[in-house]
Amino acid sequence: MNMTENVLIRKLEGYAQLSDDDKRVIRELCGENVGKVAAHRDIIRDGATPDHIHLILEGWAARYKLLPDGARQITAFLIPGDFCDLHVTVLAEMDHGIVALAPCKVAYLDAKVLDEITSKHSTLTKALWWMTLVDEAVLRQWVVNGRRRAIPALAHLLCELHQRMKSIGLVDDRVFELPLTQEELADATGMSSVHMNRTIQSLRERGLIEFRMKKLRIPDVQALAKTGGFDDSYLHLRTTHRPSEEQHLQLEA
Amino acid sequence: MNMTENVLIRKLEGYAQLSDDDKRVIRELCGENVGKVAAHRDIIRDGATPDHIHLILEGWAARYKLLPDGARQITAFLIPGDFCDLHVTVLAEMDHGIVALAPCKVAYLDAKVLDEITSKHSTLTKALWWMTLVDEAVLRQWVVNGRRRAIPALAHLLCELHQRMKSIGLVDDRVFELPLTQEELADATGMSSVHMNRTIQSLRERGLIEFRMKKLRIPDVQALAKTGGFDDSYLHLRTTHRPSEEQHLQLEA
DNA sequence: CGGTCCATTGATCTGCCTCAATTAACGTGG
DNA sequence: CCACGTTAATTGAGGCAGATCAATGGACCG
Repeated sequence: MNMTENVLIRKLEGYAQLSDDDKRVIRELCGENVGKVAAHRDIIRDGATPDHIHLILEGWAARYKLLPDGARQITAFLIPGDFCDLHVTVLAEMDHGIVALAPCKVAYLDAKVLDEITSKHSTLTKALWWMTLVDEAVLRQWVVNGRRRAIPALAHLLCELHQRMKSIGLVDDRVFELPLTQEELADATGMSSVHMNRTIQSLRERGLIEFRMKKLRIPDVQALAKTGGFDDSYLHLRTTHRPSEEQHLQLEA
Repeated sequence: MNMTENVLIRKLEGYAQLSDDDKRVIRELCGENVGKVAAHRDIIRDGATPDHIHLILEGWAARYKLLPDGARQITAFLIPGDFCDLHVTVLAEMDHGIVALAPCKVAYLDAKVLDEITSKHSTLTKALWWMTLVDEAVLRQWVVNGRRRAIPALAHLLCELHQRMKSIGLVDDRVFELPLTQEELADATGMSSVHMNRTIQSLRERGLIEFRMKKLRIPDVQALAKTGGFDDSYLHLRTTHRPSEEQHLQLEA
């Protein structure tokens, strides 16, 4: 995988074969207006009506909702290549907030350009739709995951993050950046930070993960997947269903 | 609300102002190929690659996933006007199953027609996208709901179903058909059927719901919403943000 | 060197699960 | 119209995963 290439292109190529023209459109789009957001700052507030589309280029962010009692539920982790609000032209208000968990580089895209894409670039349009549908599939999996016991639930979440980071080329020899606190992981899985701590320790003791210095190492992905009952088919990656092509891509990388 | 009108049109009008041409397209689409599915039968199996799009015209269905231990997690309830698999042209395989919970009338739509719509009917395209995004917003809310205590979680779910049924004109004087067993409600909220029973009883005793003969009556919607911490803005209905228009629609009904 | 954030550990408490019956509702055939 | 089988609703009792409360230890930092 060409790591100097735009991360959104890397991501979309996990699904579609993009033409040079498609790639050019994306590169232009992402380069125009880029900003930085510090960790723990809101990228978009709940109830806001953003006037442009936010795309994460670097860093980690999270969708979240606040419960009446003040607790925070994270409903998605956003990594490079993920859109915050692809839907601005359709839905008026944000029904949740988005916060940077680590320092983020964010591209601000003109919403009008989206209309142009959907009318002129059918492959790209389909690829964007694919992203939305995968986000939905991930969410469905999170609903399921919320009902599992702490250990398989965490194992599953980490497998998902590993696979998604891998699909954009950010996993190096089973290690990837995971700049999340245990409390943030707890807010995502719906458990207390105390129990998240004990759950992490449990996975550590079993030799399934190594997690320190904001880096996660998964010595045996298969083993962790088994513990979490993880099957990546819901992520609908090309590589999921075409092992031969996956090897091909790995040779290129 | 014109109750003889196609249910999908009724639903989409909760979001967009459809032209007569838009409506004609939908009516033609829904009338061509219609079938029936008995309760407890799969409409689409997990892993299937449906060759046409399924639209619920009547009845109740559910998206579900099976956990490794055999438990069933319902991730969405489908009511008339809901699509089962609008995404067939983008995602190859179903990553979950869809089962009829009550006898269903289902329209089978030609997937090719969708491409035609997206290229020729921009309002309709946007409306379909809106549906997808609302489905996603509902899913996000389910993730949140999964972390709440049983009573507010159930109250919230019932408020959601009430609002969605109302938006397609299927609520009559605070009563609507809810042909679900307590076990099915339990599979949706992730609790045991035993505890679902006790939770229902609790809401009954508080006078918040009346539930028998497959009909649910909510004497005081506000009160139930308060118990569930329910705010319908995540459903992104036109009426949510335009109370004056809502009155207008009610007068028409 | 004190302050802040995060990870860790211990002890207690509880909402919900599980197991186990019983009762009610419903459909079906005799 | 009733006997019976099946499915759904209800009730009771006991157990546990994970919440909550409360501290301590460690890392980083101005």
